[in-house]
Amino acid sequence: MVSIGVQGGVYRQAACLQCPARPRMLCAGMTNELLPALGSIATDVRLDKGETLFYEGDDAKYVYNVKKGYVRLSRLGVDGRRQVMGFLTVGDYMGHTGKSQYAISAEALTDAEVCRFSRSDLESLLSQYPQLERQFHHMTAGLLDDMLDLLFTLGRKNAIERVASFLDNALDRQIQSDEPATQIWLPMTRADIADFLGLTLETVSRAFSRLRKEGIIDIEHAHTIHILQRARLIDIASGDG
Amino acid sequence: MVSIGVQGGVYRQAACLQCPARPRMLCAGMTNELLPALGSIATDVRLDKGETLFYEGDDAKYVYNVKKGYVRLSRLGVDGRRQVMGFLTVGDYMGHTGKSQYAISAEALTDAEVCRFSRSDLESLLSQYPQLERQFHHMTAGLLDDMLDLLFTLGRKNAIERVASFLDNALDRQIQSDEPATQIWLPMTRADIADFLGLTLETVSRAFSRLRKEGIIDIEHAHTIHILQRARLIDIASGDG
DNA sequence: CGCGCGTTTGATCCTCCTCAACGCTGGTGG
DNA sequence: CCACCAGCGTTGAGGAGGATCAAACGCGCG
Repeated sequence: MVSIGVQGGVYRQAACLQCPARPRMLCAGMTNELLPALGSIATDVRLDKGETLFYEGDDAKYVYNVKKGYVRLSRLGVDGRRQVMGFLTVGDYMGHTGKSQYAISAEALTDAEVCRFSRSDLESLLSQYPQLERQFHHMTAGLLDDMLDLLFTLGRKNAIERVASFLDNALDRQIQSDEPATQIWLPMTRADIADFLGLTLETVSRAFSRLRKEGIIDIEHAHTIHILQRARLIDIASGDG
Repeated sequence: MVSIGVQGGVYRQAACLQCPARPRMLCAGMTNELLPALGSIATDVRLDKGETLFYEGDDAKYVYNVKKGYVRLSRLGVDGRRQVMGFLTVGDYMGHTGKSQYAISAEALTDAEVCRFSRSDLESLLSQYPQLERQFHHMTAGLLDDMLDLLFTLGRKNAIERVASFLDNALDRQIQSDEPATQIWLPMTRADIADFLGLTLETVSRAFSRLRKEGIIDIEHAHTIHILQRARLIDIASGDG
């Protein structure tokens, strides 16, 4: 059963000390004093696959950190066109905006757990703990850097380069979290990837096939990819292919 | 004569109290106490048209606020492909990144004046004045929102929609600064616009011509555009055209 | 005046989109 | 337990939108 919106999910008081994602969260590096303060305003929310955490246009009351699973951020155009803004996983953060409504929607790609902070609660903490605003700001700046990369990809790369960039990026994040590996798991569909890269799902599928035929990747299942020749993948991604 | 790099330009101590751009700057809303502190670490830099303020890859030592004129932010790919990330003007802010090197280059489109803050100087102020980090963070979040709009445009709009979006946006910013108007001045070339919108200069030029033929805009000179039918422009920009 | 840069317009080409068919897989119900 | 079905992925054929190549024009400037 899938519940809809912020009303959905299972709630419980956050247990920060046991949080496996802490080193990469909003609460990263927080002192013994600040951590409980943060914990007291945090709520764990559990999401079923397919469940929407918030919709574009909703009042932006909360910010979130992903603790487990995958979340997709996207925006919908009037005629149904969709642009996926990112795929989030452990440690990633979302919901922040300069406006009072969310500019994007967030939906769980897999069963997921997120840590929810009310923005008004957070505000009051910010004035007490400048360090927190620091961390907050730092994460926002990191997001901005990521968006610049994506902007270049969407504006100036062709289909095969976009897909190669996507795979290389996915591998990077995999490596950062787990031990170095050549295998990536993609919880999203080809349509999701297409809407992320500004392509159609057919074009994405063809790009995967082409990379496979050229021996650069191996497609174990549609969602499990092995990178066989990372150097060539990077070359293609950067336009040297 | 055009000087190159951060070495270029004419320097002088910032005169914050007389700064015409203050309401929209990093120093917006700063108290009487904080403003002099900020002023003491600020330097005015004057730029000739075409002069580069910083290059992608340079150590990110400063952040900047534009006080006058126009600045173009862009990134260059290995084979010369260029993606323009934005066109900045009075009050806009740049140079901020989560990394230690700039992710983009900044070049003056017109003669310009910017207000320069050393990041290390800023850091020390931040710990004294949390309000400053606040404002800083707020501007970064605003940038992020803008990037999401651009991402949708690059990922999911066709040529005419992109150009219409661009013009509508330019008009919006014009209106926000001056009195409501229907005329926009575009200091950048068609190639700049193309590299911003992920198109070629020819396609941009054709889109302008088509909008003119349909009576939606009037092209006084290549860089002076009149918006004759804003409603239709917005419709086209959002895909209802 | 002539030159160079930026813009416009035209002709052709090619990448990616669209439409369509088919296969695979996992879930559901008979 | 198996048949069926829906959703997702792959592959193919054809077409459209934008890129590329090319030429001419206008304008500012030396």
